Amino acid sequence: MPEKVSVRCHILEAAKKRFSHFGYTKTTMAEVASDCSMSPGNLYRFFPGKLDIAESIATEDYERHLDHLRKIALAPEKTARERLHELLFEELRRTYHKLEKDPRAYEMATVIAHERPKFANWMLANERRIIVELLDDAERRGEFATDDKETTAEMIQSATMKFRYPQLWSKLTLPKLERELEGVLKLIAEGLCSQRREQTSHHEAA
Amino acid sequence: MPEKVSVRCHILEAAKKRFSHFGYTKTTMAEVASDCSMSPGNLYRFFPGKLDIAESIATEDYERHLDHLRKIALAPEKTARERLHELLFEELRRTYHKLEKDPRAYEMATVIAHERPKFANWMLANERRIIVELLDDAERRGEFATDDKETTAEMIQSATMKFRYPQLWSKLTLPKLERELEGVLKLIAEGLCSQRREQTSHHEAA
DNA sequence: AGATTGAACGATTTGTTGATTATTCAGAAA
DNA sequence: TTTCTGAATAATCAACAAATCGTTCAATCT
Repeated sequence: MPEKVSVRCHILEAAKKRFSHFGYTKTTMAEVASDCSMSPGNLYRFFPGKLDIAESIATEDYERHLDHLRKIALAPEKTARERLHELLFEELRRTYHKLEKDPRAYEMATVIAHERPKFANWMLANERRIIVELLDDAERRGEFATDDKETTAEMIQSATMKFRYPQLWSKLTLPKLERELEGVLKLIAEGLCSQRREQTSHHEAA
Repeated sequence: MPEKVSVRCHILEAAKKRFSHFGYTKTTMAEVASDCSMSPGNLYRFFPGKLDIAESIATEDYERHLDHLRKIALAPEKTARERLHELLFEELRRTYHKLEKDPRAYEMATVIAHERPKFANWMLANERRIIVELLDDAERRGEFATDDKETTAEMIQSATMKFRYPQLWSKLTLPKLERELEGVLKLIAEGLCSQRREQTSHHEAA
């Protein structure tokens, strides 16, 4: 039945409209069903529940974002450090703007984060994979030197946790957050130990 | 009137007992007053309100902890890196155990953090001062090389935010958190850039 | 005078009720 | 048969009432 996939999409579209206009909690399954000219009960043949509809919408949106991140991480003409910089900044800016400008997105994000803790882990794992690729490439170019890339990527994520859910943590403004991320990134890249310190303004492309 | 200070202490002690037995929200000003054999109204000659009593208790407790941290940060026979390590680990362990084992402490922490956002900032600033001292000392020894120590300290705090309020962020166990903090610390200390990498394994925490 | 009280006030919390809503499933429609 | 429906169910939410509690202050005590 190739119909199923298109019906699924139809439901997703209807729900997306409702969620973004009225919010997740304020839209009822009955409304979504009626938008699709079907009974509430029928929705459950396509999704296990309301939350799963929201999760599907979020997943779809997030995967577009992931593609974007991958492009940034693999931009060939830039240094690894520049790409790591852009990667983390892009992520900060995206979530900041998304959650700042519309309360609907914020509501959906908190609901999913709360009821589906695995979803956040899945996102982290995806981004980690990108960071690992970036580190691999950086090693090939001789820019970074790390033994265990998987672990290093995990630690980069730990250290930048504050910037991944900016408004859950602090009421800092975007410029302040950017300044801090800039500093943390510098710390990560150069380290504290007094080793030969090279000119740290940007490198030439190899 | 030298009585005032002792009465203040008396109130603080009574409140501390109540708070730790029954929790902040479940103890009433009337109860605290009666424990001190005075009327509820009289409490307000010593404290502006209930929250200020809680804040005073927290401050007292925290200042003991600060002294402890200062001792760690200035232990003369250890390297700066070892001391930074111990400093951050001590903080992680303290808050983890405090909030883990008793829900009363957790309640007080969240109430104060929520109603008195400046308090958290004050704590951060205090710890930052210690880190700055540590960095100063490290530079004197030639261990670390940082231009702006105030900013560097701020960035160290940013990067280790996840470990400062462990259970607000994640449901990770203490060992997992310790492993991560270990990794982040290594990242901060050594950096990503491929510079001369010295043997770092001889510094293990004692 | 200054120190203390406790009744009174308003805000917050708690308990209760009724309505909404997600989800199910026996049966109707295809 | 498979696909869908919509009334039934149980859980959650909203609204309102009652009670509780933090805080104030006019009156009382020392």
